[in-house]
Order: sequence, then C-alpha cells, then structure tokens
Amino acid sequence: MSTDAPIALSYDRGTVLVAQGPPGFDFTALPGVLFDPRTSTHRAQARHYRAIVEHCLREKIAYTDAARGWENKPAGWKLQAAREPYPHQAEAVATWWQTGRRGTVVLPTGTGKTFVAVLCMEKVSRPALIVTPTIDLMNQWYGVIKDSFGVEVGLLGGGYYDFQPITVTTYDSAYIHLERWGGKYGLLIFDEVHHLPGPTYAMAAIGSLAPFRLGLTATPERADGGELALPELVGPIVYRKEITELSGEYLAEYRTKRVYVDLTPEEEDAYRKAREEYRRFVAERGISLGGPNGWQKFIFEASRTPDGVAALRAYREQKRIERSASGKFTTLEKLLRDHAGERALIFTADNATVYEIARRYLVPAITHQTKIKERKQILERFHSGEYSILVTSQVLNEGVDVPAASVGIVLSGSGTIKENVQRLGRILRKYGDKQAVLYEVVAKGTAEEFTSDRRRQHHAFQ
DNA sequence: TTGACTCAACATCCTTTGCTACAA
DNA sequence: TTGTAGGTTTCCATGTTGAGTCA
Repeated sequence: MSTDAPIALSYDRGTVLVAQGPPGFDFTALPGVLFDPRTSTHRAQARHYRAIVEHCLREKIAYTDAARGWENKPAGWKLQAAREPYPHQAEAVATWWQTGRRGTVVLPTGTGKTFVAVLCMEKVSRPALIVTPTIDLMNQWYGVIKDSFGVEVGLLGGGYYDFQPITVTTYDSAYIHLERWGGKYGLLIFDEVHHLPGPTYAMAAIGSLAPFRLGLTATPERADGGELALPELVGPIVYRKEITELSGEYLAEYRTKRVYVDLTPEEEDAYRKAREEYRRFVAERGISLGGPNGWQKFIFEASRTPDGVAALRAYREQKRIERSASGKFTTLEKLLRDHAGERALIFTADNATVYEIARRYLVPAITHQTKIKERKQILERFHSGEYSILVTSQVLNEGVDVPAASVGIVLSGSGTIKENVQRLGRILRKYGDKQAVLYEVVAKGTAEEFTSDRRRQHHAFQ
C-alpha cells in the first residue's frame, strides 16, 4: 500500500501517538497500537516504536517521524585506546548484534560486562542511556564511560540532572523522569537487568522508544519468575557464559563445601515447638504453602486472628533459631582458624547475627545501617589487607565493588540462586592462583537444608 | 554541602504431605 | 479408574536502596 498522506508518529509521555494517514486507515493494524478513548487518539506503548517503523517500511506505508528525538551519530563519539576484548566479550557483542541489537548478555561478575556494553555502544553509535540499580554503580559507569569515549557524560539521579548523549541513571530516576528522556535515546543499557521486571522499574523499558537494548546480568532468574518479562522489555538472552566455563582462565578456580552443624538439645526443642505451632496453623487452614500464592495466603490468614499472629511469630522464631544456631559460631571459629591469614567474607541473612559476630570476634561489619563514609573506609582497609575478615548481611551481594576474597562463609541466606551466585562471585576475582572456597553452613534437621538445596540448583554448585 | 529523616519501591518469606472436583 | 488442575482478596517483618525534604 502506498499513499501520499503519511501517518504521523510522535512521542507523548511514554507512548507513540499515531495520527493522520490516508482516509479509513486502520491504525490498530500497527503493532501495539490501540484506540485511547480518553483523548480520542491512537497510541502504543513507546517500546513498540521499532516494530511500528519496521511494519511501515515492510508494508511501504508512508510515515513522518516526529517521535524519534536522537541523531544517528552524536558528535565526538570515539572509543579511546580500545583494548582487545576477551573471546567471550567479542562473542557476546557479535551475537547481540546479529540478534537485532536487542537482548540480554549473561556473564558472571568480574568477567567484563561493562566492556561488552562499551563495545556495543561503539558499534551502535546512538545516544545511549545506561540504567543501574545503585548510585554506586552509576558512579562506576560514569567513570568508565568517560574514560572510554572521552566525552561529557550525563548523570541523572543522586542529585544530578544533566542529560548528555550518553547519560547514566538509576532505575528510580529513569522511571521518575521517563517523560523527559523516553524519546531521546536510541540505545538503552540495563545493568543488573534482573531488577527491570519490577512493576515500576519496568516502566522505563515500556515508555522508551529505544529500538536497541542491552541487558546485563550474572543471574537473570528471579524468585517470582519475572525474568519471563525480559524478552519483551529488552529482548531474549542472546549470550550466556557460566562461572564454570570461565573459572580457571578468567575467574579463580573454586570449590564449594556444605558444612552441617547440629542444634543443641535446647535449640532443637525450641525449634520443634515453634515449627509445630506454625505448621499446625498452616495445616488447619488447609493452606498449601507450595501452591500458587501459598505464602500470601498464609500471611493474609495469619494477620486476621490471634492464632495466626502466634503462628507467624512461631514461624519467625524457628527461622531465627536456625539462622543463629550456636553451632554455627563454633564452626565459623574453626573455619577462620583453618584459613588464618586469608581474606574472608562472612555472609548472613540478618543484621542481628552480623552485629553478634562483629561483637564476639571484633570483626568489621557492614550492613545497610553503616554510613557511606564508614563503609568505604572498611572496604578500603579490607582491600589493603589491614582487615582480613569482613562480616556482612545482604548489602554486599550486589552493586558494590568489593575487593576480592578467597574464602566465603555463608552462615545463612535466602534460597535464591541469584544471591548464592552473587556471593560466590565475591570470591572469584582472580587473586593469585589460590583456589577460592565457598562454605555454606547449614543447621542440620531444619528447613535450612531445603533452602540450601534450592539455592544450589545451579550447575556452579554441583 | 551535609546529615537526618521519611517515604516508596523492591525482594524474600514456602515446598518433608496430600484433598477435592472434574476431565479423560 | 486414573490423572491432574486447582485458588481469591495485597502484604507481617526485615533488609536494602534512591529520592526528596528540611534544618
């Protein structure tokens, strides 16, 4: 179909407006386009922009494009002193390019995801917005991009509001200021892309025109299955290399070891009582915790009756007992003795245990309550070797540049593969040719054994 | 500029056994 | 008889972060 009356595309607050066109033209035949009765216009979520343009080109439908707010080659765009990429980096870039310049690259922490992104940016040569989960990462990206391209780099978030052809932002700011940038970037890069499927954060991907998209992560899998939304938001997984495929050459050799500890008779008794109380409530209410929304149902029921409140308290109590079993402390002491002089990171699920360990063994601790300055200082001292042991809960799982350690001790944690892979990643930075080791300390005869099984369902732990 | 605060968003929280109604 | 899908209410508490406000 060829026509002299082109359809008109424009960007409007996270959507593409489609107007004009030949008489009787069916706008809803365009990908993603719906009639909006509030404004009597036709529009699509901005993410459909690429499909709409491709459809128009394929069907030879004339169109004018006032939506796209970027030029192809921003001035001064030159990669400075490019170094040779590793084979896995070159492959990742090539595959992403061949898959239509859309998709997610999965690489373990410390194997150069940022450089993959830099190479993709250079190849695509479009204004790019880089989205990160934390201000810390935003600053790291800012430094790398500035050095890589030698251009002014914009920052959005953390007190900055400066758009440039290359801009780094946070998921929060990307969402809040979407209307201001949604039509201005041809390439979107999502660092730690497993955050993107959150309902609010996803808006950044939905409301942007960017035809080219790159997601980066070490573990796309989410506990809620949200990774299923990633193909729509950024594209499919186009390249994936696992820890086991890169250990030895690019990552440290490692082994993982599960250590069981017994509860004391008193702990066992208290654990059994608490667990029985909570399980009884679940059984009486006919709640199937493994079923869909099982946990939500438990929470819902538990908040309505005194019985339920007690059951929830009992649930938390049995959790607390398994997490802080006294045997874990003796095991920790032994492990630290066995690895005296080595750099060790201790992980827990809760802050109370972190502080307990810090008090007992006079070990520096980091939680979300640790002030930024102090946190930085502790990490620097850990890096310089002044501190050889560091205890933390969940803060260091992701998004912080943590100096390499060769020993990891997981005293407690969630059942998610993501957390376990992230923690393993903390000891895999090449650090001499020492073999790294990740210990997982599990309270025997408790539900922790199942949590442990669950988080080890990743071949890196087989 | 800094720091203390509040608020919003996100993630996890579970699974060791079986019931019931309905379809094949 | 055997096999299997089935279910619904937005959220108790803790950990973590970013944005925004105010002194």
